[in-house]
Order: sequence, then C-alpha cells, then structure tokens
Amino acid sequence: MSLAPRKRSRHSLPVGPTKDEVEVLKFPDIGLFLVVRKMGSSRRSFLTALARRKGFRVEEAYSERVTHVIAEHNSGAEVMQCLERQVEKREEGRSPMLLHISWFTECMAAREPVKIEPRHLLEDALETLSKEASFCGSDGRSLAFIRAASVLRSLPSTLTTIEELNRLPGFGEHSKRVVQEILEDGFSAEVERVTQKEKYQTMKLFTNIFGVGMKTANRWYQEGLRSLGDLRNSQKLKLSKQQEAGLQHYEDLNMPVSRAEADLIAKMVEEVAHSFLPGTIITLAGGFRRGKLSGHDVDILITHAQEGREEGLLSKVIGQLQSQGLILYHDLKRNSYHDAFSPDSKSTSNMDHFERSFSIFRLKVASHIGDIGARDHSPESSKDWKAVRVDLVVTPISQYPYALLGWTGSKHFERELRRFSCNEKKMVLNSHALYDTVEQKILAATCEEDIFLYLGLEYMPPSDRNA
DNA sequence: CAGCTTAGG
DNA sequence: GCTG
DNA sequence: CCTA
Ligand SMILES: Nc1nc2c(ncn2[C@H]2C[C@H](O)[C@@H](COP(=O)(O)OP(=O)(O)OP(=O)(O)O)O2)c(=O)[nH]1
Ligand SMILES: [Mg+2]
Ligand SMILES: [Mg+2]
Repeated sequence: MSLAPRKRSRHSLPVGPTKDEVEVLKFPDIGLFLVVRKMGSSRRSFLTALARRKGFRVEEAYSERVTHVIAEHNSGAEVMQCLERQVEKREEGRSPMLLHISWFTECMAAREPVKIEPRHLLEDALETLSKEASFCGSDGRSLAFIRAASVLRSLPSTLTTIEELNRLPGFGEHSKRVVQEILEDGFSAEVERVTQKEKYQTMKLFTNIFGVGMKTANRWYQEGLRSLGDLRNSQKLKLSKQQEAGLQHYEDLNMPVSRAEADLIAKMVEEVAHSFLPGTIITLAGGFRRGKLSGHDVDILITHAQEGREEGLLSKVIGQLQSQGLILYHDLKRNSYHDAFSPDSKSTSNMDHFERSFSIFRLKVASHIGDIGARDHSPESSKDWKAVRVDLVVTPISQYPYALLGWTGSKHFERELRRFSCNEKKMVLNSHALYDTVEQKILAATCEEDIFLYLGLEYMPPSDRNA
C-alpha cells in the first residue's frame, strides 16, 4: 500500500442477518460440490457441515444437481471460464461453475453467495508467487509480490486495461506480465505451474499448521513427509507443544472464524475480565476491526482507563477461563515496555507484566448431529465445540493507541507504516510507542489520530488498512 | 547497488 | 521483484 | 525458529 494520503471507496459484501445458525435450505438453486485432494476428509466434513448450517445445499456426489464445484487447487483458466459463463445466460448454463475455496469461505462469512470479483483472481495469482518466493527463501521477492497484490486490493475499481498497470507503483516486468496474461488469456502458465507443484502444495499445507514455519515445513518435506497423516503417524517426529496443539486442532483452526463467533469470544473475555476488574475495556482488533467478515483468529485488546490497574489481569483471565476448561492451549508473553512514558524508569514490580497470550479457545457451537460426519451412528462422534485461535493483548492506557494501531493491521499495512516511519521520519514505531530518534523522545498518544499526525499522514480508518 | 517491520520467548 |  |  502507499502511505500517501489518498481517497478510495471500498466494495462491501452483503451482510446477512446476524441470527444464530439454523439449518434451513436458503439457496435451493445452488448445489455445492466439494473436491477434496490435499484436504483431509475431516476437513471436508467440516466445510460441508458449515455450508449446510448457513443454508447451502451440499451434494455428496457429483450429479446434475451440482451447480458450483469448489476446489482448493483448481486452475485460474478454469475459474475464468466459469466467470465468462456467469455473465452469459443463466438458464441454459448446465455445466457447473468451478470455483476456488476462497469464494466458498467468503460465502460462508457473508451467509449467502457472493459476487465473484475478477480482481481477486489477480491478487490470488500474485499472492501465489509471493508464497512460492518465500518457500524458496527469497524474502525480498516475496515482499515485492505482496506489495503488487496489495496495490491492486487498494484500487477503487477493478482493473481492466493493461495501460492502467503502467501507472501503478510496485508493478515491474514480472508482475505486469502475470496480470496481463490473466487479463488476456484467463490464466498465467507460471502461476498454474507453481500451484501444481508438490513442494508448493506441501509447504502450504505444513505452514498452515500453527507452530510450523518455513524452515520446519521445508525440513519435513526434505525428509519425505507429505501429508498431515504422515506427521500424525510419525513416531520419531519431535513436535513442540505449540506444533502439537496446531496439528491436533488443524481442521478447526483452518476453518474461518465468523464475526459472530468473534463477538461471542470477546463477550466471554469481557465477562471474566470484569469479574476481576470492573471498568476493563475490551476491543476487537485484527481483521474484524477492519471490517472483515471472517478471520483466522480473534484479536482482543484489553485496557483500563486508569493506568496500571490492568497489571496482572492477563494471568487472572487466562487462569479463570482455564479452570472452566475453555483453554485448549496458551502461551503468555511479557511486556518489556513497562514505564515507557514516565521518565522515572524505576522498575515497578516486574513480577507479572504479561501482556500477550496466544491461546486456543474451546468455543461451544451448535451441535452438528444429522450432518455428514455423524455417519457412524454414535451420538458422541460429533463434537459440540470448535477450537479457535485467540490473541489477547493487555496494555496500559498510555500504550493503548499504539497497541490498537499495531493490532488492527493488516500485517502488510504495519510493515509499510513502520518502514515509512523509520526511513522518512526517523522515528521507530512499534505496538507500544513511537520514538523520535532525532529528538530522542518517546511520543505520547491519546488516540490513533495522534500517531498519524506525528507521522505526517492523513488518518486512515481501519477499513482502509486492508492492504 | 542496498534494503525490504519490529517485537517476545 | 521492485524502488530510490 | 516460531508467533503477532
Ligand atoms: N508489526 C507487525 N504486526 C503484525 C505482524 N503480523 C501481524 N501483525 C499485527 C497486524 C495484524 O492485523 C494483527 C493481527 O494479526 P493476525 O495474524 O490475526 O491478522 P489479521 O487479524 O489481520 O487477519 P486474520 O486473523 O488472518 O483474519 O497483528 C507482523 O509481522 N508485524
Ligand atoms: Mg486476526
Ligand atoms: Mg492474531
């Protein structure tokens, strides 16, 4: 994204009523069929149950009743063909549309079928090249593709002509070629080749495990491991506690978290926090604050109007939830920035300055009895909860604007903002403070607007920080 | 050609 | 891979 | 090396 102040309007997805899920067929004209290849059958069961809960018809077998085929690794060419069919006459269109799983995810979040955005195709292609570069250890190259994709995402309207590309920052020979190919032919041979690579697919699968990064995924690939089954069955594999939890809850953690689920979790946390410290302020951050309808986790900020009252709160909250059996995994981190704004840097009780918790919550959900997956006839086979990743962040009110800015993201926005701050303003920005390296002063802020002002930038609402 | 965000554990 |  |  570019940090120069600019104007633009966001496209917005239709938002359905925020009612609790009841399994009624809302979209009889749409028949979904899930193609599973790299995803395990349990993942398929989850996705099927999810879709049915949201009122979609999911077919067990491929038949005449199928109108939309959902695949994880389908080619852009095929998706493009179906795009063309979509604009043609709907009545005669007997052949089903082939769509990427990301369309499915968006529909689930929106609770209804969403319009297919051609721009997403271009962003996906560039993100594929970014991932592939990072899997090859080329971080710079990876960043360049992320930037190009992000420039497209920030565009006020869908890009249609090649000439528009020449005026866009972040687009060089390679990115322009890829976009041009997709606009003209409907696909990029290079991107198709990458997505078909066994190494790419396996690295993607493994790095989607909480606790597994590039290095570990690559090592496992070199050792010949290819599937979650391989990892789960391996006797000699030494997993960290984090990886163990990540593998155990892989299917749940790779399901989209809905806004309604995020609100439920925020409410749980608020209730417990208030029981220890009335007046505690809870804020939903991360992608949900930017207006996203679904996410990979729930990011929650916790503070108190009275500086210092929040100390020790995180351990208490986690402990209480743990005693209720609601915490499947947790990892607490301390804050080194305790007295950042007071010149008197006398180390106040550093006993409990935990500020962050990476957790996995056990969230109660509507029972799935009758869904696919409950096919072995024991009632205990379908669980009535799902694992959800939750990040809790406790900050004193003096650091809250920085925490809010830092935890609202997106990740790419944070990187660009910090880069701009450091290179253009000689100021170091983190999620606790802004430090002026010239004046050698920490800059206090009462709100996000203050921080944008310090940086000489026009304020950007969270919904404009998706790039 | 250098640089590519900044933290905790 | 792209920018300055 | 993993996480945000
Ligand atoms: N500075 C910095 N901030 C990060 C980084 N990764 C994430 N963040 C911040 C910005 C993110 O919006 C916020 C929450 O991270 P998440 O991984 O939960 O992403 P986000 O909520 O945007 O999307 P998602 O949860 O995937 O739907 O934390 C990073 O590498 N550096
Ligand atoms: Mg998040
Ligand atoms: Mg998070």
